[in-house]
Amino acid sequence: MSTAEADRLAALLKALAEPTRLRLLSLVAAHEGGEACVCDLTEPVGLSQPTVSHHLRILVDAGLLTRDKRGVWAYYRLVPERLAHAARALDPQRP
Amino acid sequence: MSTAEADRLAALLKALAEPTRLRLLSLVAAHEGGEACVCDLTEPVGLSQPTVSHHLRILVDAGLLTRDKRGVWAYYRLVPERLAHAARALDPQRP
DNA sequence: CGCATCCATCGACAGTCGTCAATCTCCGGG
DNA sequence: CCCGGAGATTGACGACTGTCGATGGATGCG
Repeated sequence: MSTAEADRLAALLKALAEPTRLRLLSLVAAHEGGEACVCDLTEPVGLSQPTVSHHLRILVDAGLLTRDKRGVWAYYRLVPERLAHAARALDPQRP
Repeated sequence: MSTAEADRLAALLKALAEPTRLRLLSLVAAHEGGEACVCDLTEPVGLSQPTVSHHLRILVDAGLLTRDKRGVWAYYRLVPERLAHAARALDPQRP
């Protein structure tokens, strides 16, 4: 594996290597309609709104979530292909 | 996903979310006989011996490498099932 | 036994990260 | 047009992390 490959994969995994962010991904995916806004997420994870926004931003920047602002609310949605990409990068044996 | 699950998976991913450690895993796996000692790894990654030992320890603690001390040398070997486990945890859809 | 070699550990230091309170921005309703 | 609420941004602070030089064990060789 080249250093460039390692850098890119590590950046993606770093976004995933945090318990709160894993829970946020799980919560968004499980939420009604497959999307959730910040106000749906602060209470389940038990953290302040700025902290949740911070984690969501990191997940969006990593391509793991999309952000769709409709009116006052921002709806987040999972990008399953991005997760599958990370999984394949870790274990290329599996199709 | 429960907080306990998130904690455990995050701990595993944290060991993987570092470019040097990804390269070390790749180097060990690609090395002759599927195993490598520290002196085989310091030069390719361009870091000091203590730093390489530090990263290897983290990978062993995460269950991604095994350490086998034979005489003066310590031989490290990949644990493919552990990588596969991480990949499946990220994308449970795959078999 | 004495010494060189391989590796782990320690101490220190700079940089990054997770968190919160405070503030700012933007939108919809009266 | 103003106000209230959703969410993003900022600043600050403690905790953790990657790195190195120096040191400490253990093992094999002469």
